[in-house]
Amino acid sequence: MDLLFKRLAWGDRLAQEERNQIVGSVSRVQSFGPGETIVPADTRVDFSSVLLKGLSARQKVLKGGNRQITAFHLAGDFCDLHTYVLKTLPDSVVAMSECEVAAIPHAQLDKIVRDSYHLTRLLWASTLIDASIFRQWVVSIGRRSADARLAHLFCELFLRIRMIGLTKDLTYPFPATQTDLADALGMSLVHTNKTLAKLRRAGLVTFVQRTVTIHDWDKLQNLAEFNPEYLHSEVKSAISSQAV
Amino acid sequence: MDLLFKRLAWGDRLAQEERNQIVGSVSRVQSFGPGETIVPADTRVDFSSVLLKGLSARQKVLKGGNRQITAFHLAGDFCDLHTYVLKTLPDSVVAMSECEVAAIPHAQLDKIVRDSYHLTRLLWASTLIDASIFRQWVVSIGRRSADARLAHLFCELFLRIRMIGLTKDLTYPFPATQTDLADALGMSLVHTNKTLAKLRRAGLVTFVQRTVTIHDWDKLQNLAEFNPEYLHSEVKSAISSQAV
DNA sequence: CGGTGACTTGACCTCTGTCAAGAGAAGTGG
DNA sequence: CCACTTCTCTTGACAGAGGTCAAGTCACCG
Repeated sequence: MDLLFKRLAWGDRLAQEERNQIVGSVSRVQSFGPGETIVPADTRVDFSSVLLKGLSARQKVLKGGNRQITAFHLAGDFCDLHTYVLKTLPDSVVAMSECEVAAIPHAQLDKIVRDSYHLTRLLWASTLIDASIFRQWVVSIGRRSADARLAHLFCELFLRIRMIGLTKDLTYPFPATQTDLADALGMSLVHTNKTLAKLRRAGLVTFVQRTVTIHDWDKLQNLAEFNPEYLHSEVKSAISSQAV
Repeated sequence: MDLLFKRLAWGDRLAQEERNQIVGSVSRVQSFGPGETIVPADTRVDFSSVLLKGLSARQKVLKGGNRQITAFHLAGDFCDLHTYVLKTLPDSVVAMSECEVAAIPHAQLDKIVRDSYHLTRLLWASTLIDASIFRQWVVSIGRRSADARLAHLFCELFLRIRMIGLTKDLTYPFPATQTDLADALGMSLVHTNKTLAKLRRAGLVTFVQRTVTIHDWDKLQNLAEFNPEYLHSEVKSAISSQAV
């Protein structure tokens, strides 16, 4: 739950009272294995899910069987806060790794929103940051080359995972397969694999055994034209100092 | 302003009082010509803009000069409501056509949010619907073929423009160039042009003189695998009846 | 009437997708 | 403990969708 607070607080501090209010709202905690659906598409739900542990993704499958992942959720992220407002979500949330998920009933969220201007703003902000990431993905998929696309995602994940304190130097866990990666980047598995090999040979980054290691942050960032602004994390300072 | 209400209300009715509160918040109305920047990127602003008339787009330009449009804003849409919460936006908003834009100071929005639970929810919802559209674009750009991508966008625009009452049968104004279209779809101008010709020859849709005419809604929707769910418009009923 | 911006079209090329096959690693059941 | 399946990753060969270049046509406008 601390991770949720870390993400939500977003620079700010959360009062103990506010934390309690959120913790008290959780109706249950559930586990999901890799591949299991956490929130099905097009189904009315009356609670929203917070990922406490693991990696999940939002995805959409087309008729031809093509899959597109539209977002990755890290520990501390709301998977589907928007269902609180919109009631259904048109894509489904699936677990990539072993996941632990807390459910917060919409009725509870409603109470929070009615009571606390501050928390409302923070919740709203978290959905807006998500949206900002979506737009960045549109840019990546629409206009970046395969290498830059991969590089960009690795940069983004590094910062997001660092925010929740799960990086170790320039290494971080990313429990997804190359197939997942391909489906997130709008590329084929084969080409993803070859591009990965290229980045590895170039000494920029490696992704093996569900772990990403960045070997040259500056080059990677440069290739990706990565500008962390869109993540709206106040913690974005001093990346390269840590990177060196 | 009525268009804003139509979009915001979203099924619901807005009380006269609520309308007044919004109208009273507008600090000024400004005009922009095609190509002019309405909201610059990475700049702190203290007001949000509502498009009253015209078409605008949110875009990002990469170093190589490649441009990616991440969203189209129609009359009645907030262009940058998220700056109210996040303060800056990492991409810029530019006018595609002659545009009229109302500015609402963040201080006023703040007042609205503090006072009205109902309006807060509606404002929040509007940003979430935007996000839903972004995700759909990710899917389109990532996994749909060129024809399906174009078809999908034309379907989306048809519904969105119909919501604000600017369609006439299956025809609607879309004051953008093929270059804009290409940059929104993550395709090259040339290929967009050829794909457009293909759809025209197939009798699905034409886009000439800034006007889109759908000739065969069912085929178009089918090609696009278009499911209007993601627009979260309660007005989505009975499309094909009008389409026939 | 020259100039500019939008749209077309053809030729050519390359990035990326598809198909296929194989190598490890890991788990399963006899 | 060892076949056997399954999943993931890897590589090569080939094909095709879509990008790039180039040139030409309109329409509009000062």
